[in-house]
Amino acid sequence: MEKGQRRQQILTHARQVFARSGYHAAKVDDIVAAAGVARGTFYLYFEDKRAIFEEIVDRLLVRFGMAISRVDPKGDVGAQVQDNIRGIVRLLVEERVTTKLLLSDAHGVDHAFDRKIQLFFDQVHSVLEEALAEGQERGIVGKGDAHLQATMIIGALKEIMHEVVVRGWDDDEEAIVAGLFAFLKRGVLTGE
Amino acid sequence: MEKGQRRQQILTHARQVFARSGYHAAKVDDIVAAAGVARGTFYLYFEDKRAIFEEIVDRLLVRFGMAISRVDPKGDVGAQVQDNIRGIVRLLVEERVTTKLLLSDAHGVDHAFDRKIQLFFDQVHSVLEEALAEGQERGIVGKGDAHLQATMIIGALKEIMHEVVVRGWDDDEEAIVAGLFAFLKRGVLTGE
DNA sequence: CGCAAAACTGACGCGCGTGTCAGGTTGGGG
DNA sequence: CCCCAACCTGACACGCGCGTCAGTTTTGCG
Repeated sequence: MEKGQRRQQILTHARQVFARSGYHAAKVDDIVAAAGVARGTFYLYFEDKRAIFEEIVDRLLVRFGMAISRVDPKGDVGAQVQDNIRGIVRLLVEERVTTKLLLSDAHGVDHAFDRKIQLFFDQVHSVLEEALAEGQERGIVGKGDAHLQATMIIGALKEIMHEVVVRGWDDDEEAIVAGLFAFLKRGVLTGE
Repeated sequence: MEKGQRRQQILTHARQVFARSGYHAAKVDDIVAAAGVARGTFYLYFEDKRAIFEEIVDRLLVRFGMAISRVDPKGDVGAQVQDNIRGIVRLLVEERVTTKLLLSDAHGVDHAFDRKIQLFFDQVHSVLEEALAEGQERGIVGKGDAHLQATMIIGALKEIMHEVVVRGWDDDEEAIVAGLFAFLKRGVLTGE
């Protein structure tokens, strides 16, 4: 078997094992058993358990990063926001197994790892906050603490992702997009 | 020293150790060192590491459960919602260390433990969803998938809690309450 | 003060998962 | 067909953290 293939094979099975058992409960023995290789082979391709987990999560972070694009306030803001939401939800459904790892297991691996995840969401947060602040100046976004707004939006998104990943829920990608967008636009309670 | 006191002493220090290192990185040795008792003493009061962690989290779950009260649609809905939010934020600030455990470390302890946490949030979710559905019938709540709405609200709340707990942020309890409430009421984007 | 019960101690043994490495297998080029 | 290099194997030794328990100290009661 070719070298890259073997590596990929181990990665793929590791992903499933991690998703099933969680990071801590997953043993290297489980991964190699799933992949059908010997213990030693694993260590020919990866430093250790942590390294392979990190690689899996890193790849996903990059993809999520690419799914998010800045909103140009000169164009149709609503459509762009919706596109962003759609892109994220698409990726999430496509990569649900890995997304579960990101949302449920990536915490508590390591202090360094925690910081990395934190950093990623911080970046997303600041992009969003900036966009909101700019939107406020232009009157597109309601007044209020942009930082708090960004936090809540990210939280709502995370929670939906979590639900999609843990329950069934992929059935209606477009409904999720619409629901999220409606929430952004009008909140929940109707005017006084 | 009296029996209940010693137990409490170990609990308190365990809480801090867990909060500092996370569940998995925290060793029983760290807890006993922090509490200033011998290893054996720990096992006189608690079954094992998992048991003490569970007790800490359980207590908090009960308190959060009590902080949430059903909204009576006949009264002033806005005020009641605000009161609920305020109660949750208060508790969160008061118990920030333990809340961090709930939000960051409670995942990945155990399959059984995961289910417990999940169950708690499911209950909160269904109370909220019911309230939203009823609100929709009365025209107090905007139309839309109540389940999705509940998910997003809980997500927003969780994320704020997480921020409060990880960063500084306690400085302005009332601002958080106001921001959250505004988000519920009007969302973020202004009308078309 | 004396003594028993209750509380505490910490060295120890055990089990588990890790990472290694000496030896085996495979495959492709000569 | 043979040989060597690349690749794979899995038994093993090691370290870590856990839970125990025989022995020590403290408490409080007669």
